[in-house]
Amino acid sequence: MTKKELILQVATVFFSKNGYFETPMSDLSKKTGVAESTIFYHFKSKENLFIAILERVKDDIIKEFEGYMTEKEFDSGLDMVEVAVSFYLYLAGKMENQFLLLHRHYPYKLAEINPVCRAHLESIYDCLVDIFERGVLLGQKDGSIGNMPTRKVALIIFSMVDGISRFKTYNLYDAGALYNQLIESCRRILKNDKSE
Amino acid sequence: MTKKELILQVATVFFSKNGYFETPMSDLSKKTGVAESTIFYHFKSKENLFIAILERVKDDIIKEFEGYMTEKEFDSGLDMVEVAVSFYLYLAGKMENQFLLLHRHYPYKLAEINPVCRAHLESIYDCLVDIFERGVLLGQKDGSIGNMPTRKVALIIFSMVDGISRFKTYNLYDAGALYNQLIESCRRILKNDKSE
DNA sequence: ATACTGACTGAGTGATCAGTCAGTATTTAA
DNA sequence: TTAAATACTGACTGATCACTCAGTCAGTAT
Repeated sequence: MTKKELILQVATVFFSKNGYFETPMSDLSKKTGVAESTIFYHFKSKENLFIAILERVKDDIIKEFEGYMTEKEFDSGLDMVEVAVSFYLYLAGKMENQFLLLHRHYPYKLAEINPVCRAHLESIYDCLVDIFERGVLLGQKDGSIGNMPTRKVALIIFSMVDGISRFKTYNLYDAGALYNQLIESCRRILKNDKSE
Repeated sequence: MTKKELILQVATVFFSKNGYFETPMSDLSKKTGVAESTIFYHFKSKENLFIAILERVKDDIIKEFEGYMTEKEFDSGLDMVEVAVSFYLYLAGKMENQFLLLHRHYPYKLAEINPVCRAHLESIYDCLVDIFERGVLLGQKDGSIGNMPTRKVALIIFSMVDGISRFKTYNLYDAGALYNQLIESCRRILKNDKSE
């Protein structure tokens, strides 16, 4: 592994676990065994290092999600939404550090002054909400989901799932124990009353 | 207003708007017009100042919520949950800074090593989720809400509402535009299918 | 052999940080 | 009036921060 790659990986863990301002460059230097000045050689500044990490987080999450959802086949639109919800929770566990980074406040603060950061964040959220929305649209066509504003209901499903995954991040409640109830709640929100 | 009170109010805004590590004590000194050492005289340390702020946030939120919910009368348990959801969104707007503070990562990080901090956070979340749960329980008695695990469904409603209010915090989406769909989603989640 | 390049480093630097402290003002109480 | 307690402050400190820079070194093209 190149030193640049090593720095990226170690910094991802530190920035997510401890936070951006709480991790001095000296910590990254110590943990990687790379000189502090080498980090600046590769990334120019601390903020730039963060952007590089965020870009990789974006690429990884989108690749994982799009990859899984496109190769899978679904019984119905409702099924697709349920699969997306499950996969979101699975991914939040598998890519714990990357999701933790997105659950912190710093990226959104930086996004206010750094357009590249803002673009990365928007890409991630657009990708995720789009997948839920595509499921809703499909479900409305095949009759498994009722007639309701697609984007709005996709956002609500997303905020519900993300909120549950946040419980785990913050050590507040056990997200796994809520899984069945979460899926049941999605079904109830999306159910098509008019058919049958 | 006493200087101690002034420090508390200014620090609340700075810690929520800019973050804990991003606000040096010198900024608080400048904004309040109080000497930096005076802040340490009253609060001993920066961390202690934060705890004092969090305690006030806890008291304010619980007072507002319990006060509003106990004096109000409800048509049904379902109505009570809907009122709680609406009031939560209203309060997140009215007490923007206090809620923003709770949407940051620092309190939860501090809670891992500071038991007083952890206790305050737990008080806040217990109070909020309890109110939703009381509504669900009431609804299950009066038949307006179906038979489902009360605590779990209360947590799901809470995570959904909190997620929506977070959209506003992060400038991602317009929370107000989702209000109607949110209430509708709550009704669908809680609906009693078996009656009538 | 020479010239050049990119990767890398140790030794700094000025700025900024939270916190201290000796001393001064103000209030309170006897 | 005075003594004690409380409120407050400016000047300081040592630690830590992100970042710089002159220079080393291995590889590579000419």
